[in-house]
Amino acid sequence: MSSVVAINQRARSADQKALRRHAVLEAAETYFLEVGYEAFSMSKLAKKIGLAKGTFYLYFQTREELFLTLYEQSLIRWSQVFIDGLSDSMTSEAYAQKLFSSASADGTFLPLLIRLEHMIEHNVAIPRLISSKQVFIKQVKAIAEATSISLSLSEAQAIEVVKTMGVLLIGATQGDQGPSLDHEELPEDVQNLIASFSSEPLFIKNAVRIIEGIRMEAVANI
Amino acid sequence: MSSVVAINQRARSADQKALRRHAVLEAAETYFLEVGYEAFSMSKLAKKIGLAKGTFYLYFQTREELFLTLYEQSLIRWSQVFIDGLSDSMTSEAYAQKLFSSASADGTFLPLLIRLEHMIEHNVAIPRLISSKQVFIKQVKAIAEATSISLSLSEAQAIEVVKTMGVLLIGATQGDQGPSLDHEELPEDVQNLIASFSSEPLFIKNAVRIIEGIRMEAVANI
DNA sequence: CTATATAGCTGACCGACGGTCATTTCAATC
DNA sequence: GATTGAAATGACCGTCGGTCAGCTATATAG
Repeated sequence: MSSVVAINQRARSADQKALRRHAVLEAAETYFLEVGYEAFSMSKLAKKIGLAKGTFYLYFQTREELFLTLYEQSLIRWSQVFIDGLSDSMTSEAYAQKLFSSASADGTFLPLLIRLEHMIEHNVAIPRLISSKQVFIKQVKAIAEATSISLSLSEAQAIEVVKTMGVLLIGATQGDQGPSLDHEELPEDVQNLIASFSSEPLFIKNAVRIIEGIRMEAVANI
Repeated sequence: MSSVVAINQRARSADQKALRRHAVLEAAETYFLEVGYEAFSMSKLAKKIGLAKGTFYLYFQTREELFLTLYEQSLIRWSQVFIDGLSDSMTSEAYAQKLFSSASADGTFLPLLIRLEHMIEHNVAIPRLISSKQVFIKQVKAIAEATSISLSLSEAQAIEVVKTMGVLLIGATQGDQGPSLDHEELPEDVQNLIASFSSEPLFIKNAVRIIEGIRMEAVANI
C-alpha cells in the first residue's frame, strides 16, 4: 500500500501525484457518466471525492482541460476496442456497424467528441491543445492501419475513410444528444422526423456510401 | 411612426409586442455575431439595448429559447438563399458547393445548428420545441423540392439527400468552431492535420460521394 | 380632465457557477 | 525535535441565468 495516496495524505513524489491525478480522472469520469456534461460541476465533484475544489486546480488548469483529458482517454480506449473488433476482409457495412456500436458503447467518448471543438478546446492552454491533437493523429494512424487491412484499401484511402468516419459520426449522433422526448406526446410528423434521424442507420448507410465512393475514386483513377 | 415602440414606451397591443420581440431578436443577433455563443450574456445584451434583463424574460422563457428562435430565423433565411441559388440540372458538386457557401455566409446559422441538439434544445419548453421541429420539417420539404429538380432525383431521394447534407454539414464544419490557432506556432504535423480537416473540401467531397451513392442505389433497385 | 385599473417594465436579489490565493498543515530533511 | 517547502484548503470573488414584488405608463371610465 506504500504507493497509494490516501485521501487525506499529500502527494509529494511524482509517482504519488500521477496516482492522485489518475484518481481524480477516474472519479470525474464516473461523475460525468452520472450527470452528463452540462450538469457537471467542479464544486460537486470536489464534494464527491472529498477533496477541496482548489486541489483540482493543482492538477488541471481549467474544467475544460479536465474534459479534454477525459476525451483523450476515451479516444484511446475506444480506438483499441474498435481495432480489436476488426477482422480481415470486412464489408463496409460490417465495418461501419462495428465502428458505430463500439463508439456508442463508450458513454464518455461521443458526448465529449461532439463538444470538443466548440466548447472544450476553448479554455485550454495552447500547448495542451497541441499535445491533444498529436494524440489524435496517432490514433487516426493506428485506426487507419487496421482499416487498410479490413477494407482492403490503400493507406491513403484508409486515412481518408477514418477521418471521414469521424466527421460522419459527429453529425449522425447529433440527434441522440437532444433532450429525451420518450415520455412526451408528440405529433405524428415530429415523431416521424425523429425516427428518420435515428443515428445508427443514419451513420451506417452514409458510411457505406462514403467508403464505396472512396473505393470507386481509386478505380476511376487507374 | 405610430406603430414603432420607442425604447421607453410600453408595448401594449399585440402588434407592438411583436415589434418589440422582433427588435429584441435583431439586437440579440447583432450581439451574437459580435461575441459568439459562449460569451453571449443576457445581462450584457440588456445593457446594449437599454432594456431591463427582466423584460427579455417576458418575451422568451429562457436564454436557450432566444437562441432557438434565432436558429429558426436563420434556418428560414438560409433555406431561401440556398433554394434561390439552385438551378436546373446541377452537378452534385455544384450543388454541394452552393449549399456550403450559402450556409457559411450566414454567421448565425452554423454556430447555432451545431449547438442545437446538445445545448439549445435543453432548457426549452416542449411545445416550443415541437413547433421548432415543425418549422424544420417544412424547410426540409421546401429544400427537397428544389433539390429534386436540381439534381434530377425522385422526391424520396431528394429528402434523403437534404437530411444527409445536414448531418454532413454539422460534422464537416466542426473544425471551424475550434479556437483560432492562426497566430500560434504549431508543429508541422498539427498544421497538416488542421489543413486536412478544412471544412469546405471535406464537405464537398463527401457530399458528392453521398449524392452519387444515393443515385446509384436507385439504379441498382430497378 | 381626473381617477382608477391594468399590465408592461424594472432592477435588486437569489443560488450556483468556475476559478483564485492567503493561509494552514503535513511530511521529508537536517 | 526543529525547520522548511510544497500540497491542500475553503472562504472569497465576479459573473452568470433567472425571479418577482413593486413601480409606473397607458387605456379606460366617470
